Amino acid sequence: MPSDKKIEASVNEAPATPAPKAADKILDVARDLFYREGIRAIGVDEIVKRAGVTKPSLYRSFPSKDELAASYLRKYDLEFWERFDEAVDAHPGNPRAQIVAFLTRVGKRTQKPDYRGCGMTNAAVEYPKHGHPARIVSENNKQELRRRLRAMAGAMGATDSDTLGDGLLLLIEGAYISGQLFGRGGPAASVARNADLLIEASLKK
Amino acid sequence: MPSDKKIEASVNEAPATPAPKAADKILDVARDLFYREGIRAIGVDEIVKRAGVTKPSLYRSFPSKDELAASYLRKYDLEFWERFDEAVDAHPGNPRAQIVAFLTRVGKRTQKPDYRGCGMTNAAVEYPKHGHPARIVSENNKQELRRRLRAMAGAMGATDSDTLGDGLLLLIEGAYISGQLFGRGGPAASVARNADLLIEASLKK
DNA sequence: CCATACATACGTACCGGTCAGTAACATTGT
DNA sequence: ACAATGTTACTGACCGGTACGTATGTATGG
Repeated sequence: MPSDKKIEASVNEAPATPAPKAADKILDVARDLFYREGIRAIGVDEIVKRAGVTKPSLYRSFPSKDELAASYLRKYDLEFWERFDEAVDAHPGNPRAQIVAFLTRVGKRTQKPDYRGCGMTNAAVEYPKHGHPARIVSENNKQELRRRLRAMAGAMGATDSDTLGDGLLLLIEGAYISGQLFGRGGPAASVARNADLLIEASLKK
Repeated sequence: MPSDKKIEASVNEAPATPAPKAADKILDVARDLFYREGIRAIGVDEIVKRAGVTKPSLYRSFPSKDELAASYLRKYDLEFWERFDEAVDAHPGNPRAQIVAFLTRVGKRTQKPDYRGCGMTNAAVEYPKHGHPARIVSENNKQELRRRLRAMAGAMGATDSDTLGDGLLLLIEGAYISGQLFGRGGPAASVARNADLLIEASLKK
């Protein structure tokens, strides 16, 4: 039955789509370079060179560099929630332990020598204008994170769960940024401990 | 013998503006554009066009675009410490009130519609490589801020003053970033309250 | 009193390189 | 055959940066 519709070679959606090989290599290289150096700092020529492909191949799989950046962030988004849910699953029914576990890992990652912060956050800084494809992905990720943190703060029994959730978000974003600003020995190393203090101070007595 | 040639206000020993100096106009425009759009996003042509000067004028006053960016940040640095010291001077001998006052103002600023975060932080994100002129200014500013926050945490009588100082820094950086990510109604609005909670939880009992 | 000379400040026009993106065609594997 | 990829060459815009000529004020010397 030839009734199957022609599927656009879009890597952006539909995880079931059998993506061409070149597109994968491009996205892998883009992920690495965009994260380490920044999106604006990396040109498409650099990407295709390192991926061992050619420019037309890039533009067959991605409509533009901006969309490639958005695809990079969508991939980043998936991996982020994987890490987040790992911490959550490690402490079922204990949101406080979930948060502390997640932040302990974040704090450790920020101490690695080539730590470059959160790809989402960095992209939003690079593209301050609303509506940019990359920024949209970033904003959605952060809004979802805020939603979940507030919900977890509520589950902890905080006096003001929205304030605590937002406070945790501030600490997390601060850790991302401070991690890349100060490097080893920076303030980000204390994020889990500070979060625990803030939680303690926010619980109903 | 009246010369009909119009002579521009020959007396420029005026109290406020001594000269329509090209370098000043350039730095003013650069400051505005770099902060709002990002450094990498703005070309030197755009700067000189908006400043009403020409490119050679820029390069007579600044050796390179990177150095112009560094100059912008040095100016930013001065204004930052002005704001910081305003909060400090408003509450002599009371570091906790100083911090809360400063963060109250930061929280308010983050709610303004065109808020774009901290120019220092943004520049460090845009230039992750160590040694970049702009990044050096940014790193120095942040290290000094950390030093002062830790000192203030000590003056408050915190159990672990370094941890509290770093926690405050995390909240501040988180507010900068969240301010530009979420806009009005974002988590940054609660930075002062969260800082106060964290301080309360960190004091010797 | 005027002319020359110099320093300062600015503009015109241009450089080579890189940017994102594309057209037309050849090659490969199934 | 067909679809994915590679090859080559190109575009127009923009990038940071510069060589070089021009205006103007001032100080000096005749």
